[in-house]
Amino acid sequence: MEKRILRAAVQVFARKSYHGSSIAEIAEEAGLATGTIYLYFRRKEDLLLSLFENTLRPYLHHCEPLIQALPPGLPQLRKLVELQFQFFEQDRAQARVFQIHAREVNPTLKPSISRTLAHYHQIIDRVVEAGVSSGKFSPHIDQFLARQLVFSGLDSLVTHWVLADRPYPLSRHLEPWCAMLARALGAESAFAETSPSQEQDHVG
Amino acid sequence: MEKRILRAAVQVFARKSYHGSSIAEIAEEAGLATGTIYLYFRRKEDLLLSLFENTLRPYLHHCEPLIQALPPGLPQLRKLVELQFQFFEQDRAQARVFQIHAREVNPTLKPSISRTLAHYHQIIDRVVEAGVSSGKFSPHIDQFLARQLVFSGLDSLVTHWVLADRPYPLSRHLEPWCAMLARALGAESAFAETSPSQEQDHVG
Amino acid sequence: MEKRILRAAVQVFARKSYHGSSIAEIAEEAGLATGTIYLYFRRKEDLLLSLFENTLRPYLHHCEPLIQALPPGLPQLRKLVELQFQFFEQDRAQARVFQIHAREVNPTLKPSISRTLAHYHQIIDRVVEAGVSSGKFSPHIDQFLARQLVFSGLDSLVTHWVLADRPYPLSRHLEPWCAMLARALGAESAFAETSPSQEQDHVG
Amino acid sequence: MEKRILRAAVQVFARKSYHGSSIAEIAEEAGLATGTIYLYFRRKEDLLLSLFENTLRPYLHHCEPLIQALPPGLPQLRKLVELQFQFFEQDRAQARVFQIHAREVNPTLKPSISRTLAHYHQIIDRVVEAGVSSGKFSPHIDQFLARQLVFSGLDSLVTHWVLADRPYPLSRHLEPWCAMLARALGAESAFAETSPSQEQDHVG
DNA sequence: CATGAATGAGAGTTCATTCAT
DNA sequence: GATGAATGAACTCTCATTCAT
Repeated sequence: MEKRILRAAVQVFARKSYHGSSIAEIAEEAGLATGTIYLYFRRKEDLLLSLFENTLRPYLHHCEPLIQALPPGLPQLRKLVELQFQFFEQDRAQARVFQIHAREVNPTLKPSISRTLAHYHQIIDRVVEAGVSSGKFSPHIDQFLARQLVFSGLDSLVTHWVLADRPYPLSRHLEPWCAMLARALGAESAFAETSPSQEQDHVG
Repeated sequence: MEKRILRAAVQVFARKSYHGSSIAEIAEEAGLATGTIYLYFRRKEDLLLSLFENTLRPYLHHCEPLIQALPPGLPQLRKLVELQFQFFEQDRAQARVFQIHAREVNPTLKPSISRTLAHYHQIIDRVVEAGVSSGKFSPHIDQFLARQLVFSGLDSLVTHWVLADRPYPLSRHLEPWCAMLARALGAESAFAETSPSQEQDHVG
Repeated sequence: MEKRILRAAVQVFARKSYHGSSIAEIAEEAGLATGTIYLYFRRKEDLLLSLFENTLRPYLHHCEPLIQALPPGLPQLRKLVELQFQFFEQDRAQARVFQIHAREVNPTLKPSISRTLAHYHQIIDRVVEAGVSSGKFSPHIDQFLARQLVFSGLDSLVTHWVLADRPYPLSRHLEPWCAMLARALGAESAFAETSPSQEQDHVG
Repeated sequence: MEKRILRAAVQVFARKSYHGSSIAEIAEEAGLATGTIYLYFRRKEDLLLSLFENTLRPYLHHCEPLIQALPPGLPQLRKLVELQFQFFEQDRAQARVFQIHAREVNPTLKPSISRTLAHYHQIIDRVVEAGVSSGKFSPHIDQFLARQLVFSGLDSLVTHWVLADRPYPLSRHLEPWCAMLARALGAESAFAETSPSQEQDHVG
């Protein structure tokens, strides 16, 4: 039931934004009565919060081992990007909510969201650390800056895709984007490593 | 008078978010009566729009020549980052509004905001293009991806700073961040070029 | 519930005029919360419109056959006047609203009111036409002028009664008024029919 | 100056109704500042009141002798109607205000309007009385009803004309309307007296 | 469990009116 | 006299939330 309500909420938020949506609309979308929403969620804000708890958090738990299973460096990085692209691509409405409308929310509930975010940061951090320890990435890179770069870059690509008039395959960006990130992180011969078909080695 | 109202709006928006603020609060912050706000701004939304028009746009016009005046490649890139850091650092409340609360806004007024954003994108594009033409950046980089990387990275650094409990000097990140960007863009010996004081050359 | 709200609206409009009344007052008169009004009426204007739709229109439908059932000429005319007197006399507050305050209303909703009015005009027209066809009224009278005379005369009598400090029986005017109208319409021997004493035997 | 303001008020009220107009609009129409209106009129309502005092009252004083100068009965009645048609026809915007928008006004200021109205009623009464005394009208007619008939009929004709999409000459109605009124008032051979071209005698 | 009518606080906005210039 | 910026009360309307059924 919670799932059903959250699915409805995602649809409505995606269409009309968080502040532009009313509980009544979400109830209607879910085929329920207004009051029923309140049997499962104490406040409107909780709908957003639960999206993070119920959707993003499981996704992150699902990601972690898949990434760790690969060799450090570019392979892990590529998996990270690939998984995120897949996750958002599978539900554009949900992606809209995460990328756009979850940000409308009162700062008071940011902490709850932050917890999930922190987990994501952790995953990125591990990829970076593993890359550095294994000598694949430069030892001089700043942990914090690397994380911001990886996270915000992905974030902005997804946001761009979500706002595009006509959806396009996010995966189109996978290889060149990973190559750029890898170079930023000081991966040796990042150009060589990536897509031979598209990019020639030219670094030297 | 408009300035006075906008300054008040920035303070209130920064504290309580756009949707969490009322015109009455903004008026009080400005030391005016509620109705007075409406002598200068037709709707609440116009307050946000005007921030973009009156603050961000002039800033962009101010930036452009300063950047263009420098040699292409890292110098231009560094100036771009430096100016943005300075711009936001000078008014943290305003930065909060731009980075957090301006995103709460009704999609109907996105177009107006987009225009300003497009200008910013253009500035980044020119820096990248000039770097590529002059051989400082790799000719294989994707224009669009490069722009997203530069833009979103800056964006996220500023957002992080804005949300930090205790402000810290953004400029602390200037050199290492530019180095990372430069490498991502395929700058030759990016490590060498950058800050000998902070980073040693080690790429090879 | 709608009835309850409309009854309250009539009372308040009658006391303080349409523009002088607030939704809050109407809600209080109805013993409801402000917001409840909006569950049944989308806008304040709709209260007035509904009065026409729900009160005047049914009344007209009720009138029509009663009038048509009588012989043409004075009997039909008298019935028309009598019914209208009765209709308004039964609720003076409602009469006030129809006669005085419904006219305060935004021209944009005039069309809706006009429809009801047009129906009333039609009823009058039929009485006049029937009177003419049957030879009871003069064939030379102008259809439009006759209608205006009948309608506006009734209207003004009701308005006068509604504004009077102390209500008096409208029916007092029934016979002499009908006699005047009949003469205006060229009814033969209208004088003979009416009031030497006040109302005596009258042809047949 | 008062005239100038009142002229502007008439234009604006006619366009947007009393409650739909703001003092600022009237000031703009008059080419004055908002505050200036208040040098000449204490409250918005006074604009409407003054229209009655400054326009309708002088008109009535002007009418009275012109009517009295004629022989009693139909000639006076015809003059009364003719003058009213002329008065309204000369300024349709003003007519709109008198016929439509002056009625939007708070009942509290009705008394002031009533005084002017009472004068008008008096003029009608004298025409009727003179007609009766001189034997032109029936001695059985009710003074009050006769006044209502004459007044409301004129009122409705003017209102109809004022609301018409395309103005037409009100004078078109002069003769047939007077004939109808005369018959209503019991004028002998009212049909014969009136417009031979349009109406034949047939009453007997 | 589910409903949905009812609530009522609170928002944005308008505008008659004032008054320092 | 004339101005028009400033005021602030008052209004309509929305909607998260409750609770009797």
